[in-house]
Amino acid sequence: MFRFGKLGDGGSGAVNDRDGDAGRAAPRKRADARRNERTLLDAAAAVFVTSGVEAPVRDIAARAGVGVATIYRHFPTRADLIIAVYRHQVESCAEAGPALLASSATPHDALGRWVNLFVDFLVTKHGLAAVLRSDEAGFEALHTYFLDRLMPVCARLLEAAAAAGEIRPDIDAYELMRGVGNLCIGADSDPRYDARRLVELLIAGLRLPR
Amino acid sequence: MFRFGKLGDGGSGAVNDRDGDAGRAAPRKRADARRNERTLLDAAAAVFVTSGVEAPVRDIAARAGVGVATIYRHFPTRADLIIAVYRHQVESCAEAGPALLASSATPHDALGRWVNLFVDFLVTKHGLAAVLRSDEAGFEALHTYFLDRLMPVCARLLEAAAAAGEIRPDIDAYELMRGVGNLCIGADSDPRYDARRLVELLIAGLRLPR
Amino acid sequence: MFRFGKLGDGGSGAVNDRDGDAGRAAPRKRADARRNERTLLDAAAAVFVTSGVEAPVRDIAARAGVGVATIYRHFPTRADLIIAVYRHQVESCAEAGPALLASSATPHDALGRWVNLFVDFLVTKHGLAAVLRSDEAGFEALHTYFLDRLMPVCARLLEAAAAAGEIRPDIDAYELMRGVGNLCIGADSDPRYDARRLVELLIAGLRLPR
Amino acid sequence: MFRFGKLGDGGSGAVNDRDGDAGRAAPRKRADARRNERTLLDAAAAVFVTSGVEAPVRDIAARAGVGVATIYRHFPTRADLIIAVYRHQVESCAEAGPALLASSATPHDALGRWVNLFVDFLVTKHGLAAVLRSDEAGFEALHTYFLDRLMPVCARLLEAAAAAGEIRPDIDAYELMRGVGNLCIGADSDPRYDARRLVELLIAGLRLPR
DNA sequence: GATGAATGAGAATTCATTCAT
DNA sequence: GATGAATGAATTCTCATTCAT
Repeated sequence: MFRFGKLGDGGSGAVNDRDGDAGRAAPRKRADARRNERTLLDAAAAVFVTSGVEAPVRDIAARAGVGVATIYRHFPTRADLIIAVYRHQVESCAEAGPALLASSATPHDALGRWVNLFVDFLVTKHGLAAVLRSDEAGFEALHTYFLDRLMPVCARLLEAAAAAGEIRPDIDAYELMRGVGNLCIGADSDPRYDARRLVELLIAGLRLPR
Repeated sequence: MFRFGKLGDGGSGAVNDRDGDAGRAAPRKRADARRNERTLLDAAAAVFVTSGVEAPVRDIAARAGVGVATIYRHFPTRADLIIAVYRHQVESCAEAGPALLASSATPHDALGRWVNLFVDFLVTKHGLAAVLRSDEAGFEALHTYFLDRLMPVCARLLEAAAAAGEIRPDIDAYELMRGVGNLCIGADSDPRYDARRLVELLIAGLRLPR
Repeated sequence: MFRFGKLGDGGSGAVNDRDGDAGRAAPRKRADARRNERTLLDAAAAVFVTSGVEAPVRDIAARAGVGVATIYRHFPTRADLIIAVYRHQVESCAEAGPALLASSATPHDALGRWVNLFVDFLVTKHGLAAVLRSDEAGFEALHTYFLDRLMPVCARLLEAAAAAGEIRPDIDAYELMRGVGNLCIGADSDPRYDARRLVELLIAGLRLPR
Repeated sequence: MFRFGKLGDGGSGAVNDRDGDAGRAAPRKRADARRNERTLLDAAAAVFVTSGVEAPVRDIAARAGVGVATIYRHFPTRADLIIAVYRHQVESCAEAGPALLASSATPHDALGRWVNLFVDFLVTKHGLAAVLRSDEAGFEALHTYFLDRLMPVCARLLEAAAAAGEIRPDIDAYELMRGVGNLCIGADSDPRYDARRLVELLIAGLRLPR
């Protein structure tokens, strides 16, 4: 089955080489700032795994061996940090959509596979799903990013399946993704709960009664 | 469709008529305390609606017009308060199970209706679903209460449907309820998200391929 | 060795039959009030043993099976309660002074025995010694009572010993009692610490170099 | 008579010159933090004098003109703060032991002088003696520090005196220090009570009857 | 640019004491 | 007289965020 492709960073490790803005030669100082940002992202990823995405800023700074203010400089908002940490995986996920559509037997099948990818991603991110649906101010950026990037992909798959007459047409991508996200909340801390199985049910439920 | 019957307190209002059982047993003095407890429950319900079930104790006290310690006297633990606030509705929900099983066309149908009841309840309780799945110490009592009361009902319906060959037999009541609960998280604050529809999908997904 | 005589209540049990103010026939209601006061004193004594004399008022009320206000009615101040609880033993101690002086070989010997009595009393009263030296407002009554009752007795013994040329004349009763009281603080909770032995040293130290 | 040597800070004033060891080791930035820590220690010392070592954290912060969290940063535990405040004096006291042994006429004499030092220290520290004997959790560090540092010194003096046949051999350093400590409780707030005199008695009482 | 010290608002919880019934 | 419910002050501790160095 599809995995988060080229990266293989199963949810913890190094992330992000920051948009390849190869562009104009960055001023010298950028070198260590860049290194710093990288360190920060790795540290954040690690802390997120153990303490969740709402972990105290201080913990992340400590892990990275930098001062807290450094985090604020690079990522004014917690959402910015979260986005940066997961950007690669989100991108991979987004890119996987069309590929799956092309390679799967049916659109509904592709949809199921793609959603599995999304679930695999979320389930391993302690607290991400929860914050993804939080309405606390300051997370709009996060919502926006995830939605902007993934919703179109999901919508595409839904349309295809609907067009093929495989699924009910009355559900939209936003709602589906929100539902899937919700089903992933707390999935990592409860051995009696298997988010994947429930999501499978949800996708199965989309099927039109043949 | 079934509603929370006689009560009709759609998630905010007065709760708890606490021993309407006129009985002599209760000491007289309770008169004002009784009134106060009631006030407290109403205030809590109201605050829960706007600020979620994790609202500061102080806010609830203020809303009720009492001192904080009064809350602690009546409800030593936040879980106690939450349980008290929602007890009636939980009971109603639990009692509705067997009735639905008897009155519905098929067990799967009964299951769907019952789950709808549960969703109707949760969706209006800002933050309840979230706290229900929280693993923070201090909420065990809450989990226990909900689970003890509702899981058996759900299990009963699942068994019936499975026995009738209507649904897949590989899902248990705990997981289903958790899933449904999760789908309700944040449902009240997002107009684009309809938990009922998604839960419907989930239940539909249980169906065995004819 | 001398004990707290007739009483034999080694620090816990029932205390106080409240000044036998046999006087004029007390109004009827007094009967249960009297009983109540007695219950209260027993309860207080018991709680003092386990939780110290600074135990929460509520605990004492609970133990006595009465409301907190009842305590306040009978004993407006914590000091009043403490005094009432220990009155008998303090009286016994006070009365033992002259008797010891008469029955002992020398005044210094009598002093030692009497101080032992005082120590036996204090050591078993969790926290009494501490509160006895506390300067918190509200304990003056307590200090006053203890001092008024016991200091003269101690002074008498000191004088006799000084007059007999057995001890240094430059220490007064107040200071000695305070010292002894202090040595008793916390004695019951520390197995490595024996207040009696230290007090013995102190008394020994009074001796004039022969 | 011996005093707390070079310091002469009779119980209130400036404490702690914290690494006067110019060394390169300490990072530059500490400049203001250092000043702050010093301010904090001075403030704490002052507040301790008036309100005792159990004074509310907030009061200390206010006195120092800093936020409460600043205290927590520097001294996570109240015990840490107390230790820091008194460290110098404790050290001086500890160091004085051997010196006194060498310079005094007899070991018993040295013991008396050393104990006087200890008393001088304690008597001026409102509440220190009380907390020193408290069994509340959170003060172990404090007990440990004081005991670790001072008990061996006291033990040494006791042994020497015992070896010289000057004193009774049946008292150990822990008990003696505890007793002396107790005698100092509340000594500063009671003009009729002179802890020094009583301690003197205690030490005199150790003497073997010639 | 980086640092990490300082800030101060917030939330929980406990008890002595008063007061309506 | 008795009750025990209500009060509300007091205290601790934690973090996100800012700012002087």
